Amino acid sequence: MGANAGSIVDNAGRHKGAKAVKESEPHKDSIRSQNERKILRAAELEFVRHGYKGTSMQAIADRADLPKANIHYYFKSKAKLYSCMLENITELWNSTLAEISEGDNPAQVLTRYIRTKVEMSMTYPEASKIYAMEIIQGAPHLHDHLRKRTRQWMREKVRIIESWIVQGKMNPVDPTHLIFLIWSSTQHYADFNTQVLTITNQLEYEQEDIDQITRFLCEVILGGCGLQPDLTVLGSC
Amino acid sequence: MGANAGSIVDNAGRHKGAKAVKESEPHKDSIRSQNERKILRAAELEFVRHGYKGTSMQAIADRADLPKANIHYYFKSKAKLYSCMLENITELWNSTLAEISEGDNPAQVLTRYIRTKVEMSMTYPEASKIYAMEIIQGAPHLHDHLRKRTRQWMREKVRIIESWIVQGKMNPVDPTHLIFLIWSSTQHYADFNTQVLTITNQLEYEQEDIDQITRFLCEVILGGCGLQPDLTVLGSC
DNA sequence: AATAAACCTGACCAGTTAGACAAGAATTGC
DNA sequence: GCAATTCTTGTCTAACTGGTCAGGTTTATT
Repeated sequence: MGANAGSIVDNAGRHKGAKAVKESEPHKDSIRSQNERKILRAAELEFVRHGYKGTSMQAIADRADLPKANIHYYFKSKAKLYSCMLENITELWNSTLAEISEGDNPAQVLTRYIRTKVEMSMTYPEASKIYAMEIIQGAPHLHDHLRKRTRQWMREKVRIIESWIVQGKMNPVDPTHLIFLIWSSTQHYADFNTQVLTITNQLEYEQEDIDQITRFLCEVILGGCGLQPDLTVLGSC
Repeated sequence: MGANAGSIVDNAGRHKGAKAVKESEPHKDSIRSQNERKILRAAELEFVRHGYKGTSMQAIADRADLPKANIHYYFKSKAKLYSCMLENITELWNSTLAEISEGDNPAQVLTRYIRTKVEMSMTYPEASKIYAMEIIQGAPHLHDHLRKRTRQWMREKVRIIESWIVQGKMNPVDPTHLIFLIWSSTQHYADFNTQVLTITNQLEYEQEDIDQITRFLCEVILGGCGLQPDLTVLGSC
């Protein structure tokens, strides 16, 4: 991923020699970006339900309410469309992590992190699901990302959590697996929403559920680290 | 699912009018059951990596080292083969839960349950992955199973955990979400094994990892419930 | 108004794949 | 040994789908 992630979407299907749109001002309501957003959203919904191969360009076109050839006009190929969609999602997904430092209060940071992840998982589950399917299938498109960015990110966070432990701010639990635990337990409510909703006999999540689950996870996970959830963060739910 | 789950596999491709095999003795080494097992295993590995539509019968045939027409002989269609495989996996997956009762010791039961799930997830991740993909895609084949069996199973377990809480054996945490937490955190090591291994820079899990992760999850989750992991169960790792 | 760029779209093509089928080979039961 | 049954397999087909393309319309620019 280069310095300008937006460029992946912009100019995707432009004719050779065409003047490039000013990249500094992505023109959020231009025909191009409007249609691209419509297509990407349609693609998410289709890919999530039927997988890569199981989704036809025609199905995406139908859902986006555009003729199929039009999809190919904006995104050269199915593979490109998929990559682009995945890139968007990965970016969104990685943006959930706040900057943290050794001086921070673990309870507050972890409470806020869990809350954010639960909120995102429950309000916009498609992102988590597509990411999950990609990893389950062996991460063919994300191997590099995992090896470089994600591993690096993990190293930083682990270092800081270790410093919290050394400072006696929390129990000595394995930081890597603590993060895995937060990821898995929060994303579960996105990836397995069908199962959760069916078992609890609900049609969809409500704000109340988000609050309750956040509180539950904070209690148990922080409790397991010898911490008390930060009530000021939880209270704002 | 009827009284005899094995019947789904047996007699799958038998010609009409053919005498059925004695169901009481499935003839584990007959040509039929031998080939069926080979095909089902090949199907798992292919379906996990490429999804339902992305997997061709030819690919399954190649992996099973049989001609394609042979796959159709044993399993009438791709859809039947997939259903059959899913059925097997669901059964295996549901068998992990021990019978529990109100008189049991929560620490011991939960420790053992976590250990079993971690072990299965790490030694045979395909089952968890296929189940996960099915749920992520909206559980088209498992909706009934979830609505009836899984929900019922959950009700029973919740009742027992609630009784433990009333007896003061553990902290008052929401039993439903406690079970979701155990499912998500343990299955994570199967479904996301690519991510976990890449981040931790390993090629595959070792026995040591299984032990360490089991210990970690028991500590945090049981700790969050106000319990101490059962060392006699953990010790046997 | 005129020119160019961007956008739209129906029709078409080539590759892939699930499944059918028929004819033959091996096995079993008597 | 001889049926009956089970198993094997090469070949064919109908359906689907990703992608191309030529010719059209609309929009922006000067």
